[in-house]
Amino acid sequence: MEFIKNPNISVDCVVFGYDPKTKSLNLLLIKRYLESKDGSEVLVDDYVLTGYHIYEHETLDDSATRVLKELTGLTNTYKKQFKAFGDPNRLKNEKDMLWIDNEAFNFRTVTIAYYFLVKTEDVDVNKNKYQAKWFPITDLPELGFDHEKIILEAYEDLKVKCLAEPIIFELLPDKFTINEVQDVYQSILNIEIDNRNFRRKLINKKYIIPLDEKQVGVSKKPAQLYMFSKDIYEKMYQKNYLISM
Amino acid sequence: MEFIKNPNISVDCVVFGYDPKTKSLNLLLIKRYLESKDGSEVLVDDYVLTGYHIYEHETLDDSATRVLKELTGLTNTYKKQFKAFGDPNRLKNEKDMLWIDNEAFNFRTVTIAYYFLVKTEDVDVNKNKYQAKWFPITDLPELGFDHEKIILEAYEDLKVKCLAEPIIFELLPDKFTINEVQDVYQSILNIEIDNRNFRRKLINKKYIIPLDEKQVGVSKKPAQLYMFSKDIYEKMYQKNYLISM
DNA sequence: GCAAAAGTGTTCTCAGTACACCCATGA
DNA sequence: TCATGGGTGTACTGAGAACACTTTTGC
Repeated sequence: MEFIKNPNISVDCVVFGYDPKTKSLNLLLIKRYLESKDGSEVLVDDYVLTGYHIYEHETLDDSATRVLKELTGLTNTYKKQFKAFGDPNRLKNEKDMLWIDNEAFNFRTVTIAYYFLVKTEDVDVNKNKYQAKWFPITDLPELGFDHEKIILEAYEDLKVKCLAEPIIFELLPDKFTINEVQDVYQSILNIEIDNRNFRRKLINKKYIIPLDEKQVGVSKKPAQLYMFSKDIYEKMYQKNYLISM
Repeated sequence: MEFIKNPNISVDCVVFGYDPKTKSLNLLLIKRYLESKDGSEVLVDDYVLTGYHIYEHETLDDSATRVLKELTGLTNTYKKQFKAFGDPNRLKNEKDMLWIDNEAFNFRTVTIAYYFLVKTEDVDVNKNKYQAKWFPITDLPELGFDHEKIILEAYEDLKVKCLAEPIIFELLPDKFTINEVQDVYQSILNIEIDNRNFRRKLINKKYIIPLDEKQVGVSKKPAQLYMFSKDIYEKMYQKNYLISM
């Protein structure tokens, strides 16, 4: 198999994770750092999404999967292609030009952007060569290329999507409490939810299954643990045609 | 301005129209026809979406707009970029190879697919050089490339989108009756809707404005005409956070 | 016993749904 | 006067939203 890069087309991956401790929706970003040749000056020092050019033999989905695996080691994660970005000037601000010059990928590049939902606990940020780091979506660092725009659009899509489909469980451990689920919704949507109503609603879903287990190691009343059954969700799923425009 | 084509990247346009007379959701497709050199054999005879390679100075949106204008003359239409298609083998079945050979665009091509909603009455199919023709979505002709797949995904996206946003009015004349709106929903979603409930719901929307006009030239009770006010919709629009997963 | 978070019930309101007949018009 | 499609009203049901206190546990 030849690995021929296509210089015009890349994938970029917006990796969402959720930290139950800080109750924060986070993004996994990699550092971009460049000094001048004589080492006297820092030319570029910011963060970007992970991404790479596609190979000629790969589908777009495979490219995105490869890029995510390269960064995190993960393969079976929720993945969504949400938009292509192709402004001819998208990589043309000063720092980006310096960086591209350095990296020698000097073509107009259209990028197919994906977002991923991963369980934070599954990613060991110290174990990779990219100096990857989690950042709260509410407190992002300086971003290179057009990646801030890409992130914001991914986030908007995620907000809509998580209201319509039970993808939120992709961000949580397999066993979770009701209140943890509520916290994720609140973090993503930046809203407050009534706990009593939320509990009732969630517990009544057939695909939310109570386990014979409670939290351990907490210094308070340990909460009931639940799991999400994708099987049951898919079996009972039926399209509804409620016009809510 | 130089018009340099990018050989790796194209846009394809799924053009939806609605015919109130046949109550049919239609697609605008262009003919693909190729004979062998000696004229003894028809090598390719099917239909495809309109599309073209992007120019190096254009944004993706501009490319799609250009392609639609080229085909229909229209510029101010509803447009949505809904997905990129990039399977390395997407243009590699027998007929497509013959065609591509003929047309000399012989590279792997990723296409950024858009769909458009147009008012059928605004398009004069006879007035263009592409032998464009409307086809009911329920009765499509043989399609080239991977365009059937693209069409089906556009259609799925449209079905979801038209439930959440009032884009359906893009398919109707500026003045319409309630029953026409109901017919469009029924055609797109392939469902039956109760007329009384639908009327009440629609008439109660503030952005549906009754006009001092009735249908003319109909051989029955002429119906009340309404218009859609995008302004009012946008002013009153507020996100709701109903979790309906 | 106290701090901290888990867990629990009721009432109201509104939107969706089911359902069948009369009306206005042009021919 | 008749054929055609336009237009109307009511009762039921279920889901969402508002709202505050008790319980369980570890320390």
